[in-house]
Amino acid sequence: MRQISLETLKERKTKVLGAVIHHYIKKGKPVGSTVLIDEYNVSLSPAAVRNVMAELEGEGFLTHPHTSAGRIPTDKGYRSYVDNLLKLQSFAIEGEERIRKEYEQKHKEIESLLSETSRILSGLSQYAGFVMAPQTQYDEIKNIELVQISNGELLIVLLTQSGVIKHKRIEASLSKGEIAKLRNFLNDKLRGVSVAQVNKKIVSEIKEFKQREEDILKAVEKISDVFYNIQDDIYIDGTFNVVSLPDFNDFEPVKSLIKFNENKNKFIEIISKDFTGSGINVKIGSENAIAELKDLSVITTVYRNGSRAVGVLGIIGPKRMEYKKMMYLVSRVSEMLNKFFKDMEK
Amino acid sequence: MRQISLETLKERKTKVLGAVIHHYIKKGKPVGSTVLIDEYNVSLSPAAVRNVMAELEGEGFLTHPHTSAGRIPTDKGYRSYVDNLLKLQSFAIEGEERIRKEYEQKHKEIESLLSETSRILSGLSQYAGFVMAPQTQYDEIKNIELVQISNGELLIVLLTQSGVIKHKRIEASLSKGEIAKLRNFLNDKLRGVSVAQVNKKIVSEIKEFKQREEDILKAVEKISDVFYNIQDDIYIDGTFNVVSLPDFNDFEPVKSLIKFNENKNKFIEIISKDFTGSGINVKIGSENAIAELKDLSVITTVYRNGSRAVGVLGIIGPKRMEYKKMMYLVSRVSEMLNKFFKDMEK
DNA sequence: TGCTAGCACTGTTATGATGCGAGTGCTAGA
DNA sequence: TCTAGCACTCGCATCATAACAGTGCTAGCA
Repeated sequence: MRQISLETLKERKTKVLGAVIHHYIKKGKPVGSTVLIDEYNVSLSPAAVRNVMAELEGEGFLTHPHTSAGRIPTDKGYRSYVDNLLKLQSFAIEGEERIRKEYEQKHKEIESLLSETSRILSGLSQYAGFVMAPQTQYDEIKNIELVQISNGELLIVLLTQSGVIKHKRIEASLSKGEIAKLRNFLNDKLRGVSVAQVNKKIVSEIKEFKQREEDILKAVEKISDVFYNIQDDIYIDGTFNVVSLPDFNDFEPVKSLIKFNENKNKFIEIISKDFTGSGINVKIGSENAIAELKDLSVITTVYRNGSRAVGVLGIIGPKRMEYKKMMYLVSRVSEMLNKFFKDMEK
Repeated sequence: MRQISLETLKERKTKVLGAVIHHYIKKGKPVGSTVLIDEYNVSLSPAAVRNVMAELEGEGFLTHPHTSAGRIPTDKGYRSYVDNLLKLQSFAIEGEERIRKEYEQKHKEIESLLSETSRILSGLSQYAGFVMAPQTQYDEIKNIELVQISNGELLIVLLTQSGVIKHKRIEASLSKGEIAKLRNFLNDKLRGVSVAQVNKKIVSEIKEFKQREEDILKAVEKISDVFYNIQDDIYIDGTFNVVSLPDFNDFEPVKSLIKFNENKNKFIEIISKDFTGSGINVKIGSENAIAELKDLSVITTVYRNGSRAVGVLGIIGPKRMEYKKMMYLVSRVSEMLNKFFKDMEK
């Protein structure tokens, strides 16, 4: 009587599920019962393994493409697999030293650094990597410059605390003196204020200008509008890697990626939803907010400027990816970026 | 004795070639001898048509995928077809009025206008559209602004005559007074000078600073470097259209397009080669400078700021495209952009 | 009761035979 | 010099077949 405790039964299930997923990630082909016995020292007969698999399928963790095929994980299966990766395991990252050096170069343009970061993410993962620029709305204003570019036009240049530079033209007919006055006003009142609060702040301070300085008031209003409508950038690299993955012979599943490269705003919208929470965020297939990503997995995490989370970065790849490794990688790269911002302070 | 003059023989050949290409462009399937008789009032027997086709094949204008298939054009065939489109035929452009209005909005940021132009090109052609920003190197400097963004850092903002704005940071420790002096110097000496000539111009004028103003001299040198290394932007839209064309079931042929979206510099390099010459430039398949574009055709033309050609725009699509229509479309859009620059002057 | 051995079953994949259709190339004749 | 006619070739779809992988089920064993 080989009575086996419930505990062991559950353990066995987990082991089989883990082995199936692990093997499927490696090989990309449905996993049969015998492989597990041969390669994952499951000490059971094929028939018994099949029973366990059938149970797991009943519970929604596995499925199989057709009767006589092995099992493949469902999104729920992957999810439980990922949830069981208790602690972040560390891996050797190829060229880590070289990469770290990239981040240690002082006075690098933030834009090129972020774009390079997306390239690093893509290069290390061999999937697509992306970085959202520090959210301008919650960034603090460091400097505002006004440049007259023609009689009726003014160029506004905004520098934020995170180092992002944005510029935009507005129509405004102001004299040199008025421009200087406006520049002083803006820098005085807005330095250290977050972009999102510009309007509020301006309204409360605007009484400084008299009624007859109508032109300046108009310009202030336009500038306030500009600040309200600033678009953040996003850097994506390596979509090509994903598109040419053998997993996707038809490219319906990766359509979304090609589109993101053309319509980054949509991508920003989606990724912004992962802005909450700390730690590594994993969205598997249908867990993603939009249906177009249902055949892909997205791993994100935030990066910080000091204590404040300012942006999101991550990778996009097939559901069949080495989650452990990829999660570590995303976390590692975000740390490097955090350190960059910390060093920038000095 | 139905003697036919050589002239007529040649005419017939041209007619057959034209009909084959026209039909292939429409249907995308190899063209057989009878279709031409039925649909292109070629008054010959199938056998005679076949003879002509065989000759055309011998001369390299046509080919056929296998013995029992109809003919398809070679690149040389397309080329001769395009060369015979003597004059630009005009077509109705959907929504032309609405598009024209886009260009008439004054004070639009040049960046967004160019990006919109690439979208227009792609929308009208249903292929990929692109626009190279006005070449900064040959653009004239209109304004240079210097903004101190921290103790050791200076932001340089460049506005060119075409309306392009570029900014870049450099390291420089200068006092307020020195910055003002430098700003005046740069604007005085460089206004109206092309970016490419900045270095030369600066060298000849730099004696204005004395030896002890070493910091300024250093900054000038760095600024000169910056100007030398400015990267132009390129706007691409609609790669997705081309990728999902039924012509390409395997996406080897369109790999390059996906890559261009990630590595725009390479694209700029290629397109810049079409900068010469006026008129509409058509590169068919292997005529393209790089092998990756061998299954695509590229139609480009320059656009002008006043009398000076400043940039290139165009479309990329399959070799099997309606060249007449596409050429007209590219030419039309470039004209609108020309007009935009003309209006900007006022 | 839980596991195992054995076996029938099912769906996939590769292969080859077959026939049809499209369109050619060639030849004889007007 | 053109045309009618015909044999020929190739591609493609359909079908049957067989090999194969891996399952689900059942009977029997500890």
